Amino acid sequence: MNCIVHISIPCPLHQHFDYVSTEPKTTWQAGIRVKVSFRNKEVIGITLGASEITESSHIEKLKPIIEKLDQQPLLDEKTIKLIKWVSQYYHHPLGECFQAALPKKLRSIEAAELKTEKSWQLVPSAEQIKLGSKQQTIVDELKKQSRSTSQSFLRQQLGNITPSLASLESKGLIVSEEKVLLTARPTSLKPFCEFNDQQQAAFDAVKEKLDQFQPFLLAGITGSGKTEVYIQLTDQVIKQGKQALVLIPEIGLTSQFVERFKQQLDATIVVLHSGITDSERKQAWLLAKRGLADVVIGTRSSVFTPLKSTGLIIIDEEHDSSYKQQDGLRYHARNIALIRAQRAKVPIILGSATPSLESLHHVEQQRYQKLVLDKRAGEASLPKVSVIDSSGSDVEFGLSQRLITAITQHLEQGNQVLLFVNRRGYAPVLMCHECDWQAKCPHCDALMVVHKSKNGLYCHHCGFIQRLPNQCPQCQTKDLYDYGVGTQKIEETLQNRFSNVPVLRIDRDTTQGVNAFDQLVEEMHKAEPKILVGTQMLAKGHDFHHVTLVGILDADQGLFSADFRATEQLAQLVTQVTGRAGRGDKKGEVYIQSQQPQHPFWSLLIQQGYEKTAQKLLAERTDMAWPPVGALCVLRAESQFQEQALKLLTEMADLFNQEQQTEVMIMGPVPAIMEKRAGRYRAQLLLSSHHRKFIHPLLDHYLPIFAKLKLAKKIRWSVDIDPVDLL
DNA sequence: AGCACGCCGACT
DNA sequence: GTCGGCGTGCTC
Repeated sequence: MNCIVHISIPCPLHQHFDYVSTEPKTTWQAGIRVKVSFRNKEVIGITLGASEITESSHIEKLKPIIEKLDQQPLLDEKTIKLIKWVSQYYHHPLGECFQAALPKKLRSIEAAELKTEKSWQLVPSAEQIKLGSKQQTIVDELKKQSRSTSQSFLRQQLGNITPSLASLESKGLIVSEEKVLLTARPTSLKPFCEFNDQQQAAFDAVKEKLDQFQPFLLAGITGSGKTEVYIQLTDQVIKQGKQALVLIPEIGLTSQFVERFKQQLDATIVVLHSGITDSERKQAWLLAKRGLADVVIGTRSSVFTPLKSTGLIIIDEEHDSSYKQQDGLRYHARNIALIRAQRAKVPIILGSATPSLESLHHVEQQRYQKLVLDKRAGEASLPKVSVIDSSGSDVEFGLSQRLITAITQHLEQGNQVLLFVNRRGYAPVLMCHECDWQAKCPHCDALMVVHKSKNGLYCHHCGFIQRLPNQCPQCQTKDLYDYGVGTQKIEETLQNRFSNVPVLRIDRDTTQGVNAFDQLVEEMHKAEPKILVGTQMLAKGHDFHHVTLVGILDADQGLFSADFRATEQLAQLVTQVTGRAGRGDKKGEVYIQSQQPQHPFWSLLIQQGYEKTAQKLLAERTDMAWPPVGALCVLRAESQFQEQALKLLTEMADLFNQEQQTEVMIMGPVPAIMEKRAGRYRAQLLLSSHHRKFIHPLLDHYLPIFAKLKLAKKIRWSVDIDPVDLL
């Protein structure tokens, strides 16, 4: 009973491939992993379905399937359907979409089996006999447990007990079984703290719609108790026997958030983020798929995790740009999560203190229901925000006198200070006094950054490193000086100035070690005066309770950036940071240093707040038909040769323009803002339309034609649907 | 994407 | 006479 099996192969082609099988068609459901030969190499593919052999099928061309790796489909129908949708929407090859959706360990021939552990329980009918003390403690411990208890837990509690267990087993007092390895449950739960009115209202609104699709925007300021609402709703879902999927941004420390779920829910919670091993990821994925995990908490790629019975989807910090993958399959997890919720007919909560313009737009369009939490727990008041003119002469090493005075005061009061600097390193420019030479990266259109502690020049775009020269390579004089400030220089300046106060620095350079980040955060939890200097990575999700002063040193970059989302992101950053200053009884202060303190953006944001600012930005986007009102797509190309990328995109633009395009504007091609990066010249072609429905058919028609272009086969190019930045 | 096949220059 | 350049085309 031979048949033809349709298989998706991980390769960049927009098609599937057919193989023959000796098994009947009915055994080939979709979602089974198979080992097949593909251009004489063994690869793992995923079945899409099977059909009978007909006369028209070119069976002589088909190879046999080498091995069937799953007896039951690894991916269920819903997940396959979702991945097919992703492939179509993002115009990305299906085989590569499957790769993105599977944990690494399940992309290989490894069996899709859950890890088990040995567990012990008492034999109820066994008679009491006199036992040695060790054996008696084991029996006593097992008496305390209602279910069977894992050997690793017993060992953790009682030390080396393997021989005693064997002895007890031979006496017929205890028996063992292999149980699926689950994540630990809490031994005691933290009590539920009462909701305030707003939390209760938000909770009730979602609870009422737990059996239908409804997106909610949970607009809750920092400290308003969003997480508590998530947890109690998740609890409701678990009580219905369903699972919750919780997405979180990619940040150094997810543990604060995860711990709160673990401490308050008597549930099996699995976590998927960059810090876990491949084996743990596989186990978590399988537990979710089998319905053995009640809650899945994870970063972007977790949006693909199959669930047995979806009850609720939550996206925390929904405005965060780490939900958008920036290479390969350029998907947006928020977008995919919405599709999942819609198909599963469950509510989805998008939570943020600074909602994206996308979500605010959907609220305006009445597609999302908005829930507001604007009261801070403990009645803490919001900090006072001031903009300082940093264009004057009283600025030394990037710090204005007013800010230094404020730092001094806050430290004297025994409080902590948090300073944001946009740049890592010591100084972003190294120049020669004599000949105006500047240190540039040979591979990028960028300046090399001085890292004084490493005695080197670093390129932050490609990672190129050079020794710090002690004379000018151009005119050989020794009159080199650095210009501008980075986190290292601020750290050094502050340490000199406040020599009796510890200065900590948090950026990519100081958080390399395994626990480095956690240790620095730990340090800040001690209630002693301290200064913390860091990049944006500090702004996300960390609560430093003793910080009363926050300074933003170079906020202007967001005001004059070429990117259309820069102002939105600046407003989000400033608002998020503002939420970090002052908690409890201590009132906070925020100082923003700007070369343009009179810019209307500042007065709008500070006096009217984030939402009013967002509304104004949204109105500007509406006028321009930019997202979220209109839709964008970017075609990018990069090549070692300057002309090539631009030439390919020009060919593509010409093909578009052979026909009159009425609904889609073809803009460009233009070189990228930083044209050369890591030795490659980059260019982009922008498609813009007032509605996304016009872009997709255009791409469906033209992309296969583009793929046939000679140049397209030689140089790297990609499609980015709904780009988050145009840089 | 890779990797083979294929058709023209500089070498033992 | 051969080794190897990377242009072209295919992958069930």
